[in-house]
Amino acid sequence: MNIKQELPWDNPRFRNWVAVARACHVLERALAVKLAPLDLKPAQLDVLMNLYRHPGMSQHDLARKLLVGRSNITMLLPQLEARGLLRREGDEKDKRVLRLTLTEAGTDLLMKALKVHMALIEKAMSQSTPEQCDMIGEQMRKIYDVLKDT
Amino acid sequence: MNIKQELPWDNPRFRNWVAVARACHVLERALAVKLAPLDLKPAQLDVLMNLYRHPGMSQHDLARKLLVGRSNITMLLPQLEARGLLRREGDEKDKRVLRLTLTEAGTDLLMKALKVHMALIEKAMSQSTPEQCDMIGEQMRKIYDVLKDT
DNA sequence: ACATAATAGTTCAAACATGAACATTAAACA
DNA sequence: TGTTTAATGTTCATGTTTGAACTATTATGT
Repeated sequence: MNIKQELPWDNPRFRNWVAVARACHVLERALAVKLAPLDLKPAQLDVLMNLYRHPGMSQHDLARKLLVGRSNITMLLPQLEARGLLRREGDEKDKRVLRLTLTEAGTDLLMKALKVHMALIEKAMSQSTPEQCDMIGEQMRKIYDVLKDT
Repeated sequence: MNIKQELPWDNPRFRNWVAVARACHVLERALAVKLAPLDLKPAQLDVLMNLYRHPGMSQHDLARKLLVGRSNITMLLPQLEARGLLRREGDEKDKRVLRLTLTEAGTDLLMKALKVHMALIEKAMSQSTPEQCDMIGEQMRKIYDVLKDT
């Protein structure tokens, strides 16, 4: 019996997932390089994007959205707040939570960063047909749902 | 004119790529948890996997495969070497390079870790048909090729 | 041969992420 | 009400990642 027949690399699901992970990794690296002129890291862009879409969200909610720990957010925000990109204001009703909102400067920077991000994604995804692209997104959302509570 | 019409979130390519990134992130996190009992980090598993497939590769080649800096490899290997999982031997012809090979213990641990990794990937990818799965892999390899030199 | 370039790996300091322990506040419930 | 439990955010110690400067070795060009 040939042990190699049972190796993951012979399994299409494994090989194809490795390709997904590598594509993600390489796009993330490219994004970091392209964002450098804006003095912004990918993780910081994620923060700005989420605050734009969900103004007034708490740090706890932001941490869950970004799939990171709360302490990570605590370490991340002061830099952005000091640059005047966002505000942290105590909630009136619940004095534990801090409500987060983008400033105008934060929104402006986000728009510039999104142009960069969008250009990269276009470069990556424009090789697929719209149908392929949608199918990929659909499958990936399924994967997220299945694994999110793991 | 409505500025919102030009926002990335209205662009299918953007939304679908975000789904890819989130799926990657959540699987990576789940993998870290599942590998903990083996006292192995995802980055370390990547090392073992590459050495298994490319015995005798140099640290430089390994760094390029993993998309990380050379210094990262320098920091990563001593722990694994101390655990007896791999060997580093100087090349005869080129005294600058160190050739890396898995030990038997390293191969054994890799096989255990691959079971864990494979189970996660099965859980994720078994929701797609084989055709969808292959198409995803194909598109992702295209993305890697387009972005790898960015 | 000799000087210059490039390459492999290391070192080090700084940036970053992580999780446990903690303070403060709110909710549950007796 | 008063006590206990849970939630939010911070702090801190630990481990990881990164890039620049460095050493040693090989390649290139004159």
